[in-house]
Amino acid sequence: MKMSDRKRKILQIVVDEYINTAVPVSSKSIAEKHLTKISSATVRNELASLEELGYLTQFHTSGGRVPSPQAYRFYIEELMQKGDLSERDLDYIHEAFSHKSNDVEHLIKDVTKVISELTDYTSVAIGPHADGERIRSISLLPCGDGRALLVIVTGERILRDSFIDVPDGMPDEDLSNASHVISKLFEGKRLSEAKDVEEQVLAEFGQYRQVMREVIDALKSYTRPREEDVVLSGPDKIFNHPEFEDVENVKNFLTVISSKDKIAELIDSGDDEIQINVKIGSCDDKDVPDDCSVVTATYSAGGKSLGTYGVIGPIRMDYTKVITVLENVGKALEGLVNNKKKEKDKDKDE
Amino acid sequence: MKMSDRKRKILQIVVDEYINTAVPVSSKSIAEKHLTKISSATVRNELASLEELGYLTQFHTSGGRVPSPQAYRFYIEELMQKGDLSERDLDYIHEAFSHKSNDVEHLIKDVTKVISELTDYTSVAIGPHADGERIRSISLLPCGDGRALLVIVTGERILRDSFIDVPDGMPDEDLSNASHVISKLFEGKRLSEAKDVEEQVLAEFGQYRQVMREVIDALKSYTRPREEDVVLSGPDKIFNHPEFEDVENVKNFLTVISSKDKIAELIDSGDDEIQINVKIGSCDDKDVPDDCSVVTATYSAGGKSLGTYGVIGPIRMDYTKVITVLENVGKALEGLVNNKKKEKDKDKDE
DNA sequence: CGTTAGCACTTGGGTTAAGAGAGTGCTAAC
DNA sequence: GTTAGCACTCTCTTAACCCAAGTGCTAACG
Repeated sequence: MKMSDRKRKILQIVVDEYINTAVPVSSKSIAEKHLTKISSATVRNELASLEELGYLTQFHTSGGRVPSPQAYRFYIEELMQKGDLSERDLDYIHEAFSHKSNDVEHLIKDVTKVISELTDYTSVAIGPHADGERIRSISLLPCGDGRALLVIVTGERILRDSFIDVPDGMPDEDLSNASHVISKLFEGKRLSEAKDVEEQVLAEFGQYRQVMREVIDALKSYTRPREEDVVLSGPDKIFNHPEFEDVENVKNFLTVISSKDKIAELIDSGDDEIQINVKIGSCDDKDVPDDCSVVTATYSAGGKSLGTYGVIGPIRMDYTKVITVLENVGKALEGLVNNKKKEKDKDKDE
Repeated sequence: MKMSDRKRKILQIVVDEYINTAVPVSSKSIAEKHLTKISSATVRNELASLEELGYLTQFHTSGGRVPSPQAYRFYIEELMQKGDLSERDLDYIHEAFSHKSNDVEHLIKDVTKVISELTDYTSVAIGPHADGERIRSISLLPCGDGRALLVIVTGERILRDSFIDVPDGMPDEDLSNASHVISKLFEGKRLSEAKDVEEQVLAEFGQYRQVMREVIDALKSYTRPREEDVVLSGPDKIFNHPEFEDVENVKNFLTVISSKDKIAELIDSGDDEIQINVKIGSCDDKDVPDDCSVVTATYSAGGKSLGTYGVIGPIRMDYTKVITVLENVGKALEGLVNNKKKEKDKDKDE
């Protein structure tokens, strides 16, 4: 069934109004504040019809109407009027990203902080899988006590494993040799390709096979997302929203938020095609806390994934603001990466 | 004024009972359940007297009595009857510490997890300052793009800085040389001694003075506590305690807990002499959230500090259990460190 | 003089009733 | 199709009330 323009308009008003005030919207307020041409009775008829269509619900017979998850979805897809960010907000984003950030870990933290501050919701993020990054540098550093440290640097970050045990008798020179051989073998390769040379490596190191086994296991472990890559910012922002005056809601929220594993599940989009992903309430995804929504954006620049960032907050979320912020942050991030690339290219030209 | 034995006994009963039930304690329940020899009227007289002494307060005239912070303090110092941990709890501790943990960072996380699970309160910790640790290995790894990575390994952990910029023209061999010189200069020294050789280093590296400046700055930065060393475990445990059915309390709690800086202030004991430190309510320390207590223990073994660990929870905390757990964890930790040391010594003998 | 029984007093919590306010659904008229 | 009018429903607030719990005080007891 095609919805009439007036129905669309009224639905938009209800959603806008409820997002702003957190108070159920009445036919009277709509007729008085927004649609002065028609009477509240007419609005009432439309509201009843919208309710029948599944877009609105009432808590009580006489309590005004509230948008359903379906309404929010429709609102996001068709009704929402995207505005631009204020000058202040834009400045804030650019200032936050202007520093010379060295590695992704710091960048992710900064990005979530920005998102959380600008939207006033709790922000969550999961960094890009290191999987496809190329190894710039890989070394085994002797540390005494029969231990060596494996350090791997890719273009974007520093990966570091726990210590690796080396055999008691292995002299530092052998370790150093091993380190050089590893360098030769792996540098320039992607992390995901580590397993391809596994056989070759194990063959070359007959004597210190055990050490190599550990190195390869470490390399493999980086293809899984790591706990360190899950970031949370501004968990206390929820108290700025009235739905969290109910302890039960706070509890659900905090229980999910306090486990990095659960956060990771939450924002693991599962569908790589869409750039912005909205999960409304636990009906969209059982991992989402009751009465909460999760909006995420997956960024990439120059063909490389930059991770997934988003906010978690009440279903009655200011989707317009959130999506606008996420889009602008994405642009700024893209700009940042492209600039870096340009610098790099310039360096090469010289 | 010396308190009579009976007053002490009654105070102990009140505190025990209130900690267990979270319900204000009445004279009748004391006379019936614990002191069947005397009447509730007598107990009432004693309670009134204890109230006058500042140990008890009443919310309402007819609501039973509740211990004051002063009462908890007295309880901890004189009344509390330390018990042993159950076999199960002891097993849990030893099992958690039995794995071969490589560096302090993992250890700290494990310890807070154990404390939080056994006490049922949120656990916080701050790792030892790296300050006094000796440098085992220090290297500059070239990573391309005019960057090098400074990696420092001490006996207990891996310290890693952001990338360090190297001049455009500096060839990898020079960097490698620089790395060797740095090794010679710093290995075996304490981090805190880095500044002592500052002049010497800068003199030796006339050409690459800038790089050295960055290295030394990095070394100096490790003498400050780092955000990574502040650990939180089980923040959602608070919901297991009835005082946090009030959103306001949850809010105060979460606001403090969500900032690593604030946590660090909270458990920074300030007084190194005492091993176990109890801060009851915001009257003891303005950083403590309202109606909360913080109990911390500073561990050390073999002359080395192992950091400060503790719990944060309602004032009505099970201090006996908490302190028992903290003591036992301390012992287990000490055992762990000593075993490692023995192993090391054994290795040397061979 | 400490202890105790008895009793009046205070207070919070729970229940009930009434009334106001807000909003709707429906009907009949335009 | 729109609208005015009105009865109906439901929540929220207030007030009155009683009950249960616990205390403080007094007077009597050993």
